[in-house]
Amino acid sequence: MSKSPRKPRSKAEQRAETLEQLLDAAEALFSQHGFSAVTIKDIAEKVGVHKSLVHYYFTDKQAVFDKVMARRAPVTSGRRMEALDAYERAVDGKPTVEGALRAFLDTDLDTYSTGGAGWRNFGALSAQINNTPAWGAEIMDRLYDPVVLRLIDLLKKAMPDSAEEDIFWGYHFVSGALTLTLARTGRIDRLSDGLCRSDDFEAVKARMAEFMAHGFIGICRSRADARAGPSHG
Amino acid sequence: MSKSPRKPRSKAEQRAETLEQLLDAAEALFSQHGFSAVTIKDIAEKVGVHKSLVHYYFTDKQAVFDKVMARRAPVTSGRRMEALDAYERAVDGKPTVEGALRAFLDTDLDTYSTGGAGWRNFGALSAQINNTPAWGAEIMDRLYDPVVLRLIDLLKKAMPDSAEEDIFWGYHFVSGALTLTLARTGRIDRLSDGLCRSDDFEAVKARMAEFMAHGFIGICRSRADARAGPSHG
DNA sequence: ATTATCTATAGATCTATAGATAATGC
DNA sequence: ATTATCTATAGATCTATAGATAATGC
Repeated sequence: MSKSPRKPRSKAEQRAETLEQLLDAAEALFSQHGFSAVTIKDIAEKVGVHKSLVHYYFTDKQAVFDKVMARRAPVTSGRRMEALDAYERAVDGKPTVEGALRAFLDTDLDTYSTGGAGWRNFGALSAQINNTPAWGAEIMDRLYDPVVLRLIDLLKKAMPDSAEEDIFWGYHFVSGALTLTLARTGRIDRLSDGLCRSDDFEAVKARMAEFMAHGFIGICRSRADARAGPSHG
Repeated sequence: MSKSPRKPRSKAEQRAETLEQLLDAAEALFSQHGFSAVTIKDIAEKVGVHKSLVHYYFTDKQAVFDKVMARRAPVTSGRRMEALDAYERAVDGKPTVEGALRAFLDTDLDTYSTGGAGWRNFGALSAQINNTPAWGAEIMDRLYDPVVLRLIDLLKKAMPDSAEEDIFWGYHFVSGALTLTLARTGRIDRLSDGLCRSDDFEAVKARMAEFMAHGFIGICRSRADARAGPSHG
């Protein structure tokens, strides 16, 4: 008699379930094809409801997109913020570059690695947004500025002699590398003939913070030397 | 009497000029809004011709996109390939990590830095493509595999003791950082409160190859040590 | 009695094509 | 005589809304 395995009992439950299914579907479709390529009909059909139901829950497609972002961004931001706070307490206010990067990067890679398909889709979507000049940067600003500035604060403490620009540019490199990781395009798989897999977040975690820490320390030292004059080399 | 400053004389010239204007317009629009958000009408109107003229020169929107990519990708690929070849000859087959990265990265940053608006738009478009799982990676494979594998070949020569996976993952980080640079989103500008500007390719050039070289050498050494056994540390 | 979902449809937009007009080419 | 450009339009698709139906809530 009951078609679905378990019919939601209360209306509140039904509402919440449909909303989440619509957001999951939108997240998956946006992450694969980009915002503009996805229609409201696509989203509704993926869930198996009529397209007008999307308009019942959301005013328009932009509102769906905003909710998709608002659902997970605070979670990853919050976790990283906590990890950075905990790290600074643990080292008694004396962070290292690699330690700060680990708190920031490894925490995030864990979230995306163990969070299931929804988180992986959200990661791929974030990668596209972060590389879209028209509106991407503003969204990233709004969602992630506090946690990024918190990381940069720790990096400054770890490298007190370095120039601020060098730290910001180093973060820019870190951000780009993390972004491409979250995109999981499969390119590294084919380039390396299967040796590396772009969905292997553990492999990235095993290398990224250390790689970037060497980069930060390398350029900050060499550029500090350059500022001090070549005779000191 | 003559509305336009200079009417193209021959039909061949007229054809070439309109084609290039359409590709320029498409490149700019795609780079700002993404493939799907741009209509054929948008492209035509930006040039000031009727939308059906786009169908006269191209079969469909996909064909316009393919031509946009085909116009510049071989140029950057070729320049970098030549730079890598010249570098290897200059160092007599004994490359350094930073040297190889400079030939690859600095050559490319020069292209985008001095190439004008068209190249900058193409760079921003490439950034979006490289972060689009659905179809981005295949395009990058087709357009850039040879030059990337050439770089990786030099990196292997520069770090003969390192594991292949470490080099591929290192390249993945480099690629992500370069990609976000080409996107020119303005995010680093706001994060750093104007200290850095995301369109300052010279600032990136001054730091990137060195930063990444330290990263490569750092992880390849520490991971080689780990493979040799902790007692050798 | 309220809320979730669907039906029907208007209006806008987009792609693509057929055919007309205006320009260059011999 | 050929090629570049425009006009007109068919057909598809997409968003958004009004109103009907079916389910839960007291």
